[in-house]
Formats: sequence, structure tokens, C-alpha cells
Amino acid sequence: MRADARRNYDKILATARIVFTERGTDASLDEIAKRAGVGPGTLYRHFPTREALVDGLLQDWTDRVSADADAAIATGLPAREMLSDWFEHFIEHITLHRGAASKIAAAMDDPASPMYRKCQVMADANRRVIDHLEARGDLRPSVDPVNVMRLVSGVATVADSSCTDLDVTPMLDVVVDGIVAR
Amino acid sequence: MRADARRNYDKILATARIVFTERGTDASLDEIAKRAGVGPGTLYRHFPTREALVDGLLQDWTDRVSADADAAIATGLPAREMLSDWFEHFIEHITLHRGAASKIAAAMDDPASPMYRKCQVMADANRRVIDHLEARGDLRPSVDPVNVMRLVSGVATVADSSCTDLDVTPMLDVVVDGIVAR
DNA sequence: GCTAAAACGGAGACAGTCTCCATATAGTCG
DNA sequence: CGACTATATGGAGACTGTCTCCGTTTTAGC
Repeated sequence: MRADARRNYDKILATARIVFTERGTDASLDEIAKRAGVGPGTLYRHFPTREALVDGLLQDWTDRVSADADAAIATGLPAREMLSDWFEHFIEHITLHRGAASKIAAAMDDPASPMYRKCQVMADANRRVIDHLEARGDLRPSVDPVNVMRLVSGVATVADSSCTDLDVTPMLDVVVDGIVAR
Repeated sequence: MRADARRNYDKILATARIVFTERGTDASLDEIAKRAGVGPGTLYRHFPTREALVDGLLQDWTDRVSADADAAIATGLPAREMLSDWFEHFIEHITLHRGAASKIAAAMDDPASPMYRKCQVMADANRRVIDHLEARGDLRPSVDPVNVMRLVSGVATVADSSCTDLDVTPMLDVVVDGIVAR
């Protein structure tokens, strides 16, 4: 990639991070381009779709999610606490920008999405936590990590789209109760 | 309401039902107006926002949801089965049109939404089921019906926004396991 | 029929998406 | 260094959808 291209790419990403935080992931792309000091054409060449741009912002995101999963495992806490811990961190990450949660939830089952790969990493992180607890015999038989992931994403989506500042803990408690061994 | 107004109102609603089914709740409102044979002004006078239009379509929806809740209670089935039954019917209703589930989930906590009232009816129906089971001693202590509603809406939203035809049963099983007495 | 009030509809202002291509720039090679 | 080529730029503008305003038409009551 040419030096000027790289410069613009980074500039767009930095601006998008600001604008998405201010206005959510539905903000105008032309506005992002304008504020980044580039033409709309440049933005669309680097990021053909809004999804690609959101995906670009999540570059280091997967690393953090992965790290959080491993950190949760490392605590060695009882199943209930470990899961709550992990789920809350996870939700914190996927609701970074308003509207992001639903996009991530949708990408999880869509191999055509530019975010699909990152969702895989995220799903892997979750699977590590679930497998760890499973090996400890702390879970009900046949808990499917992928479904857990979907469920928690659903919680995140609801919390994110609600205009009130919803507390996710009670919902997560139900999920946790639904998967730990009785 | 004047006769011609009533006529147009009904025409718009009927057309919206078709178009939303074809294209989801994000379909162009001007297209609905055109296909209904009215001007955009007429559509917007009757339904100032997209939400109001979706809401108009759900006129008899609340009755059906209520009836389903009472039917589920009347079966007298064990808690697990009754809940699965009710949840599945509920999801079937709120995913009537693609995109509807997330709008309903968002309206649930937004008193300013035109759908808010209908969400209350829906929440009441759910509360009846939960209260019934609670009275039978079939649930864990302190299950909050509102949170259950949010959780199930989350499942519906995920299923609806997924491009694959997702089976909601495994997710609902987790929720059910999370609320029935151990 | 006549009239006032109610409703209509479509032109058009506005905002966002996305493309095309004439112009500008970076990097390379003699 | 200067010339050349591939690469990248940016902004005009086509297109689509939202929503309003207001001159015209329709309805309902007298």
C-alpha cells in the first residue's frame, strides 16, 4: 500500500472511531469522510461498505476479547462467577458503539460478512471458557457454546437498542442459571 | 374520520402488510404510498413515522399474543413445556415481518414509542404465564417477568437478523432452564 | 345544490449512499 | 534528478429515500 493511501486509511479509521462514538454506527459515511479530510470516493475505496468500516475499527478488538476470556478462566472462580465475569466483559466489548452489537450478532452466522472471521475468534474465546467449565463438570450436559454466544449477543442487542440504560445482569443471571449444572 | 380518509387508511395498511412481508420493515414508505395509490403526504398524515405504521399493522396482534398466553396456561402442561410453548408462539408473532422483532424489543422500554402500549399488553400476557407457574411453585424465586420478556425478545432479534434460518429452540431451552425451579 | 371543513397528492427540499473519472501523487528506474 | 507509470485522490453528481407544504379536490351537513 502506498504511503498516502496508508495515511488516509488510518485517518478515516480514527475519524470513524470518533464519529461512531458520537452518533452510533448509523452515522453518515460522507460526514466521516469530510471530517477525515478526504473525499467520499476515498472512503468507499478503502471501505466498500459500512460493515467493512466497522470491521476495520475492530482490529484489536478480537485480541482484547480473547484476552478477557483467558483472564476469566485464569481466575479459577466458581462457574457462576466466571461466566458472569466473562459475559459482562464480552457485552462491554460488543456494545462499544451503539448499533455494533446487532451488527456483530448478525455477522456471527453470515460467512459473507467481513466481520465473520472476527466473530470466529470471539466464538473461539467463548468456547474456551465453556469447555474449561465443562471439563470441570460445572455445566449441564450438552451446552452448545455457539448458542450461548448467540444468546448473550441477543442480550447485548436488547440492551444496546433500548433507549434506557438497561442493566444486563438480571438477564445474564438467567442465562448463567440455564447452563450451569444444577 | 371521513369516508375517504378511512378508505386510504385501510388501503395503506393493507399495502404495507404486503410490502413489509416482501421487503422487511425497512422498505421504502414512498413505495408503499405509490403502490397503495396515494400520495406520500397522505401516508405521512396517517402514519407520521415508520413505527406508527408498523404499529398500525399490529392492531390485532396483541389480541393473538394474549390469547396464546392464556392458551398456554390452559394446557396445564409442566412448566418446561408450557414455557417453551408460550415462548415459541411469542417469537412467531414478533418476527412476523423481518426487522419487527428489534423494533418491538426497543419499544418495550420506550414509553415514547407508539408501540409502547401494545408492548404492555404483551408484557402482561407474559406476566400471566410467569405468575401462573410461580403460583404453582414451578419457578426459581424472584423471576422477573419483564426481564424474561427482554431475554426472549433478544432471542427473537438474533433469529430475525440472522441470514440463516436459525432454530431458536436450543436458546429457549437455556432460558427455560434458567427460570424453572431446579 | 352550496359551503366549510377535511383530506388529498405530488412537486420538491433535503440528506445519505455510492460511482466515475479528470487530476494529482508516490515510487522507480535510467 | 527528471521522467514515467501505477496508484490513489476527491468532488461533482446520479440516485434513492424521507418528509413537508400548499393549491386542489372531496366529503358531509345544511
